[in-house]
Amino acid sequence: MLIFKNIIPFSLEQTFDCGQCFRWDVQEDGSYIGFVGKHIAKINYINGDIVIDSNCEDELFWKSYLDIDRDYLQIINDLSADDIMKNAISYGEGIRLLKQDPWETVVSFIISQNNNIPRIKKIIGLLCENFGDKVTFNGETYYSFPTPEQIYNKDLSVIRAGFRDKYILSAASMVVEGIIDFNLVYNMDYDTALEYLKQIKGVGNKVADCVILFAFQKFESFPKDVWIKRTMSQLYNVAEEEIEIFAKQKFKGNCGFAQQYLFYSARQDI
DNA sequence: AGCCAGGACAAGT
DNA sequence: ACTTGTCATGGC
Repeated sequence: MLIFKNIIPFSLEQTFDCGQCFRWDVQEDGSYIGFVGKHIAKINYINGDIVIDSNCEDELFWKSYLDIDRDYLQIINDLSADDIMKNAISYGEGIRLLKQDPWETVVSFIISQNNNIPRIKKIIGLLCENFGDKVTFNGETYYSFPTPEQIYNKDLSVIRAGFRDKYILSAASMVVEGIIDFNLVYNMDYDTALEYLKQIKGVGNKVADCVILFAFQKFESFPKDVWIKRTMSQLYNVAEEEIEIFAKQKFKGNCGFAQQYLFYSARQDI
């Protein structure tokens, strides 16, 4: 059992259900169970303390994944200079940007294209059940996210991903064959990382931006999906082509955080 | 029933 | 370099 004490602001729901990840499921007691690589955990948040029951007791691993050491009060304070953003943040001030696994993030956001969040979760669940490892945790059975090797040259029709199958398989083969090495991306600047990731079939600007933000923590990324395009138009009266420049100018190094607050608040009325 | 979904790609201007 | 049709599937 790991405990991170007095982590504020923080919200399990806002962090795990804000659309950055798809493998955490809420339990009846309000805790969340999910996978990170081969590590499964049940995470609770009680009186400001994050409590982790996991098959991985590596404190640094979870601290890194949950972005524990970052000063979110400072980020929120900086972004709140803008009243519109301040209001958006009020819906999801407990969001943390998870440091996710690059491979899982690439595949997850390939699946996300032209798709809705409930079905994205369903497809990823099928992917794990059919190709991942079976893991027993607290007497229950779960399935880890498959490695590139585990889906290499496989028939993916069971996961019902439609036209995305070929993209996922292409990504797997590029990783297995060493054409793509995610470890190199950590040290790339944003532009280089963007072009590098877009070598993968099915990865365009938006998916690459999500991977750059959610796996590689390059916070100048500002993924532009249909929700962001809508809300930027409504809240800031900014046209689609101007979002990039506008965001960089207004949110500076905190673009990624700003994007998540906007995305989360925009989706609250559905 | 029909529109839409955390888009990308390729063919056509 | 920009615009448009197409791609599977199913949630709502």
